Amino acid sequence: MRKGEQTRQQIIQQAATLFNQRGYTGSSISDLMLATGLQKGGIYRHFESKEALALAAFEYAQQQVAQPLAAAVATAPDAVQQLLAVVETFHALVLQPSLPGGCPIFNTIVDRDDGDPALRAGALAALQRWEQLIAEILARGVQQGSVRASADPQAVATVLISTLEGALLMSRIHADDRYMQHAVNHLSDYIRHAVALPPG
Amino acid sequence: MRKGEQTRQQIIQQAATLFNQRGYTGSSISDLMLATGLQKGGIYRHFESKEALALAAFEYAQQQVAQPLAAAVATAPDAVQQLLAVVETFHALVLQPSLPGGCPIFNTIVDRDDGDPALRAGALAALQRWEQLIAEILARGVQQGSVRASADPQAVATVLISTLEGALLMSRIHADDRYMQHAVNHLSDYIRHAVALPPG
Amino acid sequence: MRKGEQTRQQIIQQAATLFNQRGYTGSSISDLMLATGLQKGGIYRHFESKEALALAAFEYAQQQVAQPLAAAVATAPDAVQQLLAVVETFHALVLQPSLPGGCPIFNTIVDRDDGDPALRAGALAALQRWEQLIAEILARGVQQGSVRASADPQAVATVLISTLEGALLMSRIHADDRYMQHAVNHLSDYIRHAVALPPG
Amino acid sequence: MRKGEQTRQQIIQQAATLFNQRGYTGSSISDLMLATGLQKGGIYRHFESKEALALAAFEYAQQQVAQPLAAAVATAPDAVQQLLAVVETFHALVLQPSLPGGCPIFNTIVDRDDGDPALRAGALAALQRWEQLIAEILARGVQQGSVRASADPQAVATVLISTLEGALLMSRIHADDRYMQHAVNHLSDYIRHAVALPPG
DNA sequence: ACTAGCGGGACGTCCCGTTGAT
DNA sequence: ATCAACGGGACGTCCCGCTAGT
Repeated sequence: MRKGEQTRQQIIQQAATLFNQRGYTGSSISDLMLATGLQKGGIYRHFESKEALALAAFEYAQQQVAQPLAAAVATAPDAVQQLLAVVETFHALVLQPSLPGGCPIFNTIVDRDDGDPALRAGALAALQRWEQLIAEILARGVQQGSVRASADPQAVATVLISTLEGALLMSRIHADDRYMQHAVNHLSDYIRHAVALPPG
Repeated sequence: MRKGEQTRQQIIQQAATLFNQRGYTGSSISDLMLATGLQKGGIYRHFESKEALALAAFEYAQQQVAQPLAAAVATAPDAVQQLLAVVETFHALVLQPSLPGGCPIFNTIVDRDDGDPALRAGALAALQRWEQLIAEILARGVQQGSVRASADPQAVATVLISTLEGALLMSRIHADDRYMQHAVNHLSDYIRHAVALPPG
Repeated sequence: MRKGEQTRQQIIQQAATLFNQRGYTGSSISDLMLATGLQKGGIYRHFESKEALALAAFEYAQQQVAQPLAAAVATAPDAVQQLLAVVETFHALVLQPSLPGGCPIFNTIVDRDDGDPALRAGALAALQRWEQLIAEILARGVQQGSVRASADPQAVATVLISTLEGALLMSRIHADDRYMQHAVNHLSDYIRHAVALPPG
Repeated sequence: MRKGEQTRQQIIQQAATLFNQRGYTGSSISDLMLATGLQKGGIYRHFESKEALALAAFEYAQQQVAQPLAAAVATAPDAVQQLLAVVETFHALVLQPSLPGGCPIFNTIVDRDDGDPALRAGALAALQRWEQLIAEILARGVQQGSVRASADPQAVATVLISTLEGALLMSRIHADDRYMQHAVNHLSDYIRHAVALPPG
């Protein structure tokens, strides 16, 4: 890897953390200078604007969540296990975050001072990929006979994602993981009893 | 009511909307000057700082959600109906918001750039009041025999609140109420089958 | 004189001094409170606005100049003596001002932050009265044979007034009366040799 | 020329016009923001205070008068022509002002609200340079035999300057150039008959 | 990549002219 | 006539995102 490319990656990582913790408006280039040890000019050599940097940082941040999720899904043996894996992996990510500050997707959604449609679009796309992941699991599950045919993919995705994300925020403000645990328990029940096809 | 007090209230209302839509950092006093038609002097007479104003605005904003919820609960005949009323009233508030920009409590929680512990404390307190409301409903329900004694108040509160709030955000970014509807349906089922005591 | 009327006159006098020294914008009601020993409310009882007060103060101030001038003219035996009296009286007024701060008419003219057409109109009117005074002296002088018929009243008024006022400003910034003396000497010559009809 | 220096010059020019028309107190930074198209930060980068800006603006403004005067003097062949040039150039400057609002020197002198000794000192210095210019012309004229040895430089300077400035103010309030014309005519006579040495 | 410089615009303080209750 | 309160708008500081010279 070229020297410059390395620097670029370091900037992105620091920026991802910064933006995820303080938001776009709340993070200044000066903060990033401090975090990276670079000067302004050194940063602007790699990104033409703060917005471009934020976009790159978001892409990176979003992968920190999406990749473990996809990996876990790939490993699980069947659809129900895959759904459970999604829930548990998300919980694990929260407990040991590779990226402090919560879920970058929802953080970006709720970053209300927007002004940046590109970022919002990125967040929406990432969310949709997540919904799609769940929908595909369900489709395969129906095909394989492990998931009820009546399960509405959008409904299931909504329940899983919204409960996880809502609980993450509750745990964050309370600084108490129990809220996440309640969500995980609930969703496990939900998956097993309302999504999975009862055996026999 | 004194003239100044009236002005103060108008400022608070406009500020609540502004902050709820753009966040603390994303809202400037200039924006508020525009929204209220006042000049800086007219605003700073009533609030000693932007932070103090944000605090007052949050209190107001949070009541815009808490009050309808409490009112709906007061009206419902029994515990199960009360829980359902919480869910449906929240949905109704989202559909016809008295305060644009989503739920002020979660917006404030997630406003990561803050640096304002007072605001976060306020948000936490408001969230706890909501959790308490649900816990009290459950307690009464258990007493009256309409709610399972095994229902963990914290768990139920987590499921209700996190799902509603998560779905609200999903509906917002998608600009599509269906996500909220899925959440409402799910929670209705949940309340009726997992919280309510089966008759007989 | 009623008590209130007395107070009103005192306010006007203090205001005239203040405005003449610091200008309309440069004088605040607070300054006037200090000068009069009254409270704001006490002042506003007598004048509906700062502008109205300024108008009254200017009328008063302008009379402090116009009256001595008119009196001196009334006393002088003939036109030439009257013109000389105008010059000398003005000089005397500068040396022992009843109103500190220079000539209120020109001060008001040059108070460039205007905003107040009424004040400018008042200043213009006062100036025109002065020009008129000189024109009438000349007319009488021509009639009586002591003034050249060729003397253009507007030209003479311009020379007298502009030189006096210009020299007043020069003396003020230099804090040195000699500039006024030069003007007086020059105008005396001018009156005697260019305006007066040579004897015989 | 550096970018910032260019900006600085533009600010000075706009400020000179503004201050000359409305005075120091009557001109706000907001006005200047509008006139320059810059924001506060852009202005205050170049001047540490409104007062410092006013000083720079006055220096610029005063040169707009002094330079044409000096240039005209440099061109004229002898002392009498030089004095006439001073008078006529001043008149021309009034008719086609490069700087609206009248003579900056006298405007500043009479800006009574000042509170700024530096500005008054600048105005006094500019006035003294003008007096000096006239004194030097006279001295050369005496040497060359075109000017009466009896002509008192201070007296001549007083007559010329005070009449011109007084008439300028009269013309301004009347919005009528005739007052300036009378002054010019008078001063031409004065120069030719009272200052110049009669031929032979 | 460093550094100084640029212009934008936020926040906040102060005081002004004016009003109204007493 | 007093005095507190009101809303306006001035000035000034700070730091931000960005540029340009080296």
